[in-house]
Amino acid sequence: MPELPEVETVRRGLAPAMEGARIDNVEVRHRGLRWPIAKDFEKRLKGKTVDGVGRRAKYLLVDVSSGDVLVMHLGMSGSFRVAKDGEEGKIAKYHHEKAKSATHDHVVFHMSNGATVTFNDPRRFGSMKLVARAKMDQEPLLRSIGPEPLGNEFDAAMLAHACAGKKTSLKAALLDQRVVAGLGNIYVCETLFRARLSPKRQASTIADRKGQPNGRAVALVDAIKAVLHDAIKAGGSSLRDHRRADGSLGDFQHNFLVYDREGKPCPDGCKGTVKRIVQNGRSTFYCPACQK
DNA sequence: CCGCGGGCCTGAGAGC
DNA sequence: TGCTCTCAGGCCCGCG
Repeated sequence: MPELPEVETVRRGLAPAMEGARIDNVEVRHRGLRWPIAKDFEKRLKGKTVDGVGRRAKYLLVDVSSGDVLVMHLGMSGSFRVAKDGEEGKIAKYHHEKAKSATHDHVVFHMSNGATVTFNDPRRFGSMKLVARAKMDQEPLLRSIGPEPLGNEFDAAMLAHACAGKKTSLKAALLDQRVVAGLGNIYVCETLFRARLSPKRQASTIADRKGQPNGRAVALVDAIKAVLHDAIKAGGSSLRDHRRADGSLGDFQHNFLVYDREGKPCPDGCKGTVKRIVQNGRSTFYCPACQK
């Protein structure tokens, strides 16, 4: 489900409920996520204080006082829900309204400030893993991830360098977390439209023969930063599962220009029509008339 | 090393 | 109503 803007929205919702608070109890109701949750998971977290809630790419990183980092991924359908003291009933009611949703509440953190943080994930593609902070730089899940697109270091030169020599499509390259961190299917489609670049274009064509960025690389970087900023400001996109930690919906899905808009007129006004194609097994939405 | 396809899961929606 | 089929915001792994 979640791409960088949704994960960042979740991070901002978790931080006030967790930072500075102690984890009084952890309930693991279903260990079978993407990988089984380790047997010592609860023991290593119980009684520890949360020093901070961060994000790297689409991973949430919870620093705890023991020196561990709780590395969490939302997969396709993961979400978090925060309830303050005495709101359990409201959560139950919420889940009742959402039918069987509570059956997918796999992990619950009970915080010393009275907050309850619940991880829900119907498809169970999400994951949770404890990693010693000192070993984070060798963590396989994070080691080969590329630059954070909203960081100041991320620029056209960096993107061009990563794409230079790539025979694959621009769409596939931008989805590759080694090239740039945090983009997924929606925001890649939206980015390519904003930059007016075809998803089918060979990735290497944003760099010259020496790997230096051209105008296309500059346009792409501008589009990536803009679309992510806009989406974060809107609280992410809510298609099915994504919600802010307080339960409210994100709004960015109303601002999609091409994603899931097959057959609609091109928002550029170019008289073209948004088309859906399949690349590497995933839907791509774009305007063949103005994305070149 | 690179790129691709399979597989992991459940649920929603379309079509019959 | 209910069945079957397709598709879904991700990513690890094994293959060629």
